[in-house]
Amino acid sequence: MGLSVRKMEILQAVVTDYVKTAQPVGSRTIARRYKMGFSPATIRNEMADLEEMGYLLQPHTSAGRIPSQKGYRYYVDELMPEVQLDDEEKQRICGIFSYEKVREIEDIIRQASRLASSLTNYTSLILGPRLKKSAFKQLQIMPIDRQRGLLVLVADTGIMKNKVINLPQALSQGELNRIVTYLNRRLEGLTIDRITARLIRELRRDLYHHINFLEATFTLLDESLAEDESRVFLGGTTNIFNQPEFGNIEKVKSLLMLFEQHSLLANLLSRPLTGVNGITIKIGRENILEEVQECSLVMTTYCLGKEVVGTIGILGPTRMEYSRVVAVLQQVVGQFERL
Amino acid sequence: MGLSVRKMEILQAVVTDYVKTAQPVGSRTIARRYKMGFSPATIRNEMADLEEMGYLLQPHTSAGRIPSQKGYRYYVDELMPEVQLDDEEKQRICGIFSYEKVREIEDIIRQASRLASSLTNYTSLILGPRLKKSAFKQLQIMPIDRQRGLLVLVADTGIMKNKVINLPQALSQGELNRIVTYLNRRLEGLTIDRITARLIRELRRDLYHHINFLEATFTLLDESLAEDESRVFLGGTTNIFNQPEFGNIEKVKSLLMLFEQHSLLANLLSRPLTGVNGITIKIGRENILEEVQECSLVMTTYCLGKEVVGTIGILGPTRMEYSRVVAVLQQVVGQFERL
DNA sequence: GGTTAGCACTCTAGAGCTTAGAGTGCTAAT
DNA sequence: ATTAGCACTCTAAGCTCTAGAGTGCTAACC
Repeated sequence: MGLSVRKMEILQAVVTDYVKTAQPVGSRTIARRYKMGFSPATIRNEMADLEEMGYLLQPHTSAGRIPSQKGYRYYVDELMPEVQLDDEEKQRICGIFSYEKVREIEDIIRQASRLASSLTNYTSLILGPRLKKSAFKQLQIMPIDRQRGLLVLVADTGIMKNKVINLPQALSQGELNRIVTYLNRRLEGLTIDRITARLIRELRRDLYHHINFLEATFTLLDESLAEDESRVFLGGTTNIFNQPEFGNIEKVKSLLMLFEQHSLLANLLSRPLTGVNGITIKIGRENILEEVQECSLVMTTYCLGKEVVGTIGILGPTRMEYSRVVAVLQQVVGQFERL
Repeated sequence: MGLSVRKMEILQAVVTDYVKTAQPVGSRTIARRYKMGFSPATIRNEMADLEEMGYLLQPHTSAGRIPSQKGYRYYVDELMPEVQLDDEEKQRICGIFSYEKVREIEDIIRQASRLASSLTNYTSLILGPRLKKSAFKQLQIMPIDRQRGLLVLVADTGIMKNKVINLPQALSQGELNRIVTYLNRRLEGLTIDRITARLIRELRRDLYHHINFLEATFTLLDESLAEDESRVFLGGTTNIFNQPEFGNIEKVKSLLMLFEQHSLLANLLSRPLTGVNGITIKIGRENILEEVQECSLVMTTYCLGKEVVGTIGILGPTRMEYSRVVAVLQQVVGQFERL
């Protein structure tokens, strides 16, 4: 399985060049552009080997080579250089996080998403932040008018949800306050995704007068949380379509339709992750969804407090600037988590 | 300027057929398919006249005719039949509004947008609801933790905004309550877009202790309102790309990029509207934005209470099923306003 | 042995040509 | 005023041809 040093150099050259030019790479190009000290003929032999081993592909007999999925995988695992962002880029990333302004997490995420896509020229996908994993901190109900109230839920990670709910007519302000106080005491510190099941069971006794109201409220919360699970922020959706591999309208359309189906995207991003540096790379058909089987997804999780609450990913063509994307992701997540 | 009845019939036939087939319409087709009782030759003569008058275009000498922008305009103003939606479609529209469930207006709008696009197979754009035109009803500040509070603003139209704000350390709960009570009394009934300017002036005296807090808060609200102005909900963005006029990738891209620029879209939708039945139709180059000059936009305003607070529009190719789109819009807005 | 020059071979993209088909405009007949 | 007939025009699609890029193989070279 080990490749000779020379084969590795050639594979690396092919990936580098193909990523840059989007054209199949010929032996002459490599000899000239990457001055390996061998003639094209030698390189041709090596390339023929690499093709046989499955690392390279030939679109047709008289074209140069392009990396296969296996080739990219090897590149990503073994050859990919570490890239440093330049100072200006680092500045831009720090910039959006350093504002001394109170903002909701969602806003920050939206901005991060936009930035990540503009720095890479690919499309960014951010999943979360998911409330489920956080611990309950505080709940309040604020009456809006006769029938409605605003329920606000705050988690220890700083995530905040609010939702309009129906207030039963019969409920007096005093009663409402008592319920809220009771709930706050009762729920403090619990993990959110445990609350509903447990609560409805236990609270049925204690608050049986208001059980209808409670059940309705928690059903609502539950729905809201479920929806929350598949909350995906997209940035730079058009970027990826500038890549030459999207010259075909059908591909554009199928990807666009995917972008509208957040639950599928969420699924794509919520696969268990275990990679070097916390970065996971899914290349081409390693992705489950058909629509992105000619794309690669570079992703990493992010934490708020100590809990992993979401994923941030960059989607580009398989012919992607992997090393740069990894650098951007690491920087963005690094800064984000310092909040 | 008056067209003979026969010319009108022919123009109508051309539009109808072209809308359906997306192919230039020939004289034979019209004679056969719309049995006008004249031979193709006669129709050819009339079509030549219509072309000279500017209602029709010929892509090239030996093709049939297609309607010009002027042709569509005449069709829309004079010839377009009134279309009834079938019962199932009406049901679908009523359906999303009739749920007896407390929902925020935004949710309803999101749904309406999705529905309108799926019923027409074009893209729907909804602007608003804009808070500005509504009257102030109630304001509350709910403390979240030491430094932050959630400011909730409710308008008489039922629109609700909330935003996290910084609370000054020095402010006690009691003081906060007093401020809120005072503000509520002071602002009741005022139109939202008048509040900020007036307030900061007048309140400076009354609440000079907390002026910093107030100014910060209102600046925030102001920003939030400005952002609100260009709040656009898109539905079925991919639909329009199924139209054959988007066979060209460049067009797809430029429209996609436009879809990401909500402020431009808001501008497109916020043109003053005065049309029959409240419906305004912008055809092709009648739209200001270059990106949609091969599209048509059918739109109408909607009210909450008595105030116009937003616009709903359907964007399709100029070759659009105008009459059907008008019917859908009327039905959707009609049902929406019954809330 | 590994490396390289040389050369015949293969394949694609693009240009140029050809043709069937659709539709026209005009003329002359009705 | 209407229509049949016909020559004419234009496009889209299929074909052929060619230049150019790149290969694989063989034989020579170090």
